[in-house]
Amino acid sequence: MENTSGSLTIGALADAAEVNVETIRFYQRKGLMPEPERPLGSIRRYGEADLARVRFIKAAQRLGFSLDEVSELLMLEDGTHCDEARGLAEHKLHDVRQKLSHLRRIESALTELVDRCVARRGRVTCPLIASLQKAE
Amino acid sequence: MENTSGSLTIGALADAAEVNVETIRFYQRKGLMPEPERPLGSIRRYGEADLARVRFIKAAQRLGFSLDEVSELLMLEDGTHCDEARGLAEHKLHDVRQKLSHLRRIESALTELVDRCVARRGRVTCPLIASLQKAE
DNA sequence: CTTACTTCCGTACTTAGGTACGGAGTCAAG
DNA sequence: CTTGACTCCGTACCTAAGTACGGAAGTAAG
Repeated sequence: MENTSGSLTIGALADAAEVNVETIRFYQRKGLMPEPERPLGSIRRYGEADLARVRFIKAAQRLGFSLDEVSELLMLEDGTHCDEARGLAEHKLHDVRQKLSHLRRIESALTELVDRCVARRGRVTCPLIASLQKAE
Repeated sequence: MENTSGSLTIGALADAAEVNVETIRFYQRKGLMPEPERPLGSIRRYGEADLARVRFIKAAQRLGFSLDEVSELLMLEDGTHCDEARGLAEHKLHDVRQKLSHLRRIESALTELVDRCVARRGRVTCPLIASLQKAE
């Protein structure tokens, strides 16, 4: 069924997945990817399943998951543990929303400071610098 | 005028600024803080100016500035270079807005996936996992 | 004056996600 | 059958912002 033992060298796999060869090897060391058997005195070959796995990892990273979290997602790869997967996603969503609110606070503080710098007319000290200097 | 040579030991300074002693030393190595002279055979003493400087650094960090950027801000400490300071803030604001839009895209993707997992009725495969598996 | 806490100083370690290096072995083309 | 590219493997390096460690020296309290 699964054509795991394909015809790709590690370089071809890396090219196909648009990652560095070293990245593949790094994922193997991390346990995110299996290392295919090495035929005696020869080099390893990779298949479609390996390519799919690298793409899975990269897709999960684009959603903000760390490699440790990707490991957990990979354990649910068969699709039959939707509740767990959803739990991970909800947790990540929570993280993302916290980061968003943190960044929004920074955005509004910076916006206000920039505005005050623009509006500064003849004032001696820069409002931005002054704001960093004032205690607490 | 400036009471630089105060009475604080590094530990007292760190406590007052609510940072670790090692953090002070780290800032000194980075050139963000001066190292006060060490009276022969004695320990260094710190003053209000040093405390103000640590607080400046921490305030700038809260606005999202990296330590390298804080160095630049510190060079404008006298408040007479408002345009440069504003430039740094505008640049940072741009960074922050990029991060925000990136996170908002992630938020909406995750929200949709979680919703699809919730709405999944009897479907065998988890929509989240399926989404990570589907090519590109 | 001793004891216990700090300071000093250099160096190494931490996290996350890789990237780079170097020597030895393998593979494919000419 | 040689040459050049690629693989293998372990290890070191990278960024950022610190944190930890350990021995020697200073300091404060009793």
